Amino acid sequence: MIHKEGKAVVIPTAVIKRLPKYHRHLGKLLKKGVEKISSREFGEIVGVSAPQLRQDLNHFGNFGQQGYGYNVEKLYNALAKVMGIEKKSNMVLVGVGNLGQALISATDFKRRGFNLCTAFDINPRLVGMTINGIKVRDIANLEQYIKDNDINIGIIAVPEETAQDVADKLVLAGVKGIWNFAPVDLKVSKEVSVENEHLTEGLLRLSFKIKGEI
Amino acid sequence: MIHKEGKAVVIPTAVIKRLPKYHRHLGKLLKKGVEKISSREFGEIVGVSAPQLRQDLNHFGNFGQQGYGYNVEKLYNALAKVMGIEKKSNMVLVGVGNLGQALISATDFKRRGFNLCTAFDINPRLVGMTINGIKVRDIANLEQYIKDNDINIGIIAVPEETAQDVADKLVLAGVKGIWNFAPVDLKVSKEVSVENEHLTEGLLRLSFKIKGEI
DNA sequence: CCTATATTGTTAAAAAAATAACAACAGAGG
DNA sequence: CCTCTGTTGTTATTTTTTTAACAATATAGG
Ligand SMILES: NC(=O)c1ccc[n+]([C@@H]2O[C@H](COP(=O)([O-])OP(=O)(O)OC[C@H]3O[C@@H](n4cnc5c(N)ncnc54)[C@H](O)[C@@H]3O)[C@@H](O)[C@H]2O)c1
Ligand SMILES: NC(=O)c1ccc[n+]([C@@H]2O[C@H](COP(=O)([O-])OP(=O)(O)OC[C@H]3O[C@@H](n4cnc5c(N)ncnc54)[C@H](O)[C@@H]3O)[C@@H](O)[C@H]2O)c1
Repeated sequence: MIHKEGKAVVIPTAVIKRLPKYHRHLGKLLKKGVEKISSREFGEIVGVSAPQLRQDLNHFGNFGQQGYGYNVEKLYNALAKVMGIEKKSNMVLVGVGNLGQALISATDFKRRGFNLCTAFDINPRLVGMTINGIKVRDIANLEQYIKDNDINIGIIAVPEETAQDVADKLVLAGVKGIWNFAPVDLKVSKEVSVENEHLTEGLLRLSFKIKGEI
Repeated sequence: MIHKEGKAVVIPTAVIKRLPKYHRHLGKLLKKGVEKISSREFGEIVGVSAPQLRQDLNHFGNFGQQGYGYNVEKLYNALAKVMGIEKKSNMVLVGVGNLGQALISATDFKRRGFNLCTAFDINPRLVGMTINGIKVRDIANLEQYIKDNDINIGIIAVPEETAQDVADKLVLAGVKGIWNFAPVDLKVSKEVSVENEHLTEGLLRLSFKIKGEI
């Protein structure tokens, strides 16, 4: 729960969805050496109106200064803190198939404090391999590993048929969040957060925009 | 533009975002042999209230029947038509790296009428290879291929630095939609639709839900 | 054929989100 | 030190989205 001036406030989900985008663009500005930016300029960059941007940010604190704007570095760090990035996350991947191997090789996550510790699969031909420095272990060892290594995020990249089963195992072992790539709506206890990447849905939305009509 | 009773109506974006999920669950019900379903039951399955479900569907037509509910197969086909799935899409992939290769191997898309025709890369070691039946061509041939083969969707799976450049090429060649996996907000002419899969943003949202506070 | 039941399509109300307006204030320049 | 400019934080307004309510109607059972 988030608090502001002592009171608990609920952050609108619409706001939460935009934060990562703000953070990403601030990172790019920082790299370019931009020191300060106004809500109008920044809003234009991220594709959001200036008032909305200010309102969004003010849910978490007053990061700007009248007549000046926002200090890019300060805002970048503030948002990182808001999203909890400065507290490192330990992750495990389950399912080392086509997608799982791509995720193992992705560089973006590590830069932002997400640490992929190991991967699990059920296929004996994969178990024991090391891919891009990540060891593949037998799914049977999942629970013990999660408990021993302070893992709080599990990534699901298994076929849809086994996704719920894997999710159950992850929850039982004690992860706090699941990043799910299987085209399934997982049922988990409500203390665990799930973020779905239903890629095919994105493609269908694109199709609708291009060709949809009655 | 969508028309209903002769009048042009704008479909709320919130509705559009939910359609693919409805379609996916209808597919599963159909497979299970379920013949009819009420808005209450179906709403429970997809995680949406019954009135909202009815209102969503009624943007496109009256698919239900009082006292009976919705015929699953009929609704499934109607939604497919609404989203333009029955008109097949030809796609090309640009960027045959870790993620690109995973996408080539994905089976979900084909089943829904999305036909990946070929892939392009700039790396001469990849050009000429065939992966899962998909031939990898030189990026120099992109424009000609798209024009010759009635391609309407381009998938971008190249590094962020070259993504805008690839997008420009795709637009110039005449695609109608871009499915973008690079962590960049592409600038394209407004006749072209873009659907972003900014995976890292999903991970950050998960982090926020788990650890975010002030 | 008539009645009771189930469930829709549609209109109305409430809630959430986005946009607009503006007073407050920091900093620059005279 | 004062005034003008730029830009924030915040409150008010509008728009969009969600939820609720209910009349209309198809089906099933007697
Ligand atoms: N490949 C893509 O680009 C893509 C795109 C969209 C969605 N997806 C989804 O991602 C998931 C994975 O796709 P993929 O193409 O990598 O599939 P895949 O078949 O290549 O890989 C699945 C892996 O999961 C392992 N596995 C299966 N059951 C398991 C279990 N109970 N415990 C541990 N490991 C198990 C398999 O051994 C295999 O290595 C699927 O649900 C798919 O629908 C993939
Ligand atoms: N790997 C993942 O799981 C993952 C996750 C999230 C986001 N992404 C994003 O997806 C994109 C691709 O990631 P990846 O891991 O596959 O990278 P990668 O480096 O493995 O592959 C990129 C491919 O693009 C090709 N390429 C580069 N410039 C090109 C050009 N101008 N024209 C044609 N081809 C070109 C390269 O030769 C290479 O084969 C990146 O933008 C990355 O940020 C990847």
